[in-house]
Amino acid sequence: MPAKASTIGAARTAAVRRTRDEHAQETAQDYVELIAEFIAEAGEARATDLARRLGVTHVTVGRTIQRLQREGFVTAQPYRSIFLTAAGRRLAQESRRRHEIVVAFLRSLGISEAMAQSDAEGIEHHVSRETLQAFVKHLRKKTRN
Amino acid sequence: MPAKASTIGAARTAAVRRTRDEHAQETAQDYVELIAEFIAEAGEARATDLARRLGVTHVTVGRTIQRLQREGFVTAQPYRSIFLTAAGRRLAQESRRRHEIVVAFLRSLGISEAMAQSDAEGIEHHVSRETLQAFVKHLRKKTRN
DNA sequence: TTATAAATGTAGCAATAGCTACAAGTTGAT
DNA sequence: ATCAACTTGTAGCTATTGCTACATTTATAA
Repeated sequence: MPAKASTIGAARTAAVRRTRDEHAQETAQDYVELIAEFIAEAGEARATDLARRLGVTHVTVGRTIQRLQREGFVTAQPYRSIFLTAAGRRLAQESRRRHEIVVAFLRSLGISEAMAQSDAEGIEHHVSRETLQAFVKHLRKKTRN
Repeated sequence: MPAKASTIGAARTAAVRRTRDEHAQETAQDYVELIAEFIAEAGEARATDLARRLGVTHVTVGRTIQRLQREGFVTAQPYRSIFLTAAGRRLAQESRRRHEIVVAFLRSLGISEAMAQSDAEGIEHHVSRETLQAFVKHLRKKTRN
């Protein structure tokens, strides 16, 4: 098989081309999801708490919040806590749903809760609609029995 | 519920802290895997082919190859094609095995080949040993029937 | 009220990963 | 041998995401 270049790793191209934007989008999802959790459970989302949770400095959080604000997912004022916009809440909800499906799916394979949570963090951003749907179907089948 | 910060998203911390190194590692895996494919199928791995396949310019490839060389995964000389070191071959093989398991697993859920390949590209880098093991077990069960 | 601690902001550095534009080397055909 | 096409290298720009160090604001306690 002489192997035309065009036959090698074709499916990979598109995925990697988008690397940068994708990564920014992943970050956005992680942030809004976490902000939503903080607001729901603690009443407010503060930069320091996000930083502690994400394992980065408050500086990194501050800059990311600026970007999210620029992109319309959050609102923020100096020295005040962070709020989600309607778009931010929507994104947070989608992300959360996706996250929960992935976790439940991994749990259904016998993965421990902690590992499922940890793996889901990485995986959830790379699951297509089709695959997520397959996860749901698999879960339904399991539940039915 | 006053919601201690410490109870929110704890599993996420470690995963995100490593973001940068992780991403570099993912890139390394993608590159060595692709280089191995080119060498196996076309006899040599040239920067231009990698660039075309990855959807980036040759400049980006050139710099990444420098890094991989620095990290001991490849050898390269000016205007020559790229070779894997022993470490590079090892990494490529591991990555390929992991990739194939993820693809087979997704296929077993009824995902189309193309989508399985595409999703696997993103997912394979975020699957823990435990989860990969669960995938294998699931595949064995399916096969057995 | 005032001093101190905690939180947030700002300045500026590094590495990675993109890009365009241009320079230089390699290869193949005539 | 030379010219043209292709490939690779270099320079220099942007953006993201880390960091430390230091400044400022807010909140709390004495």
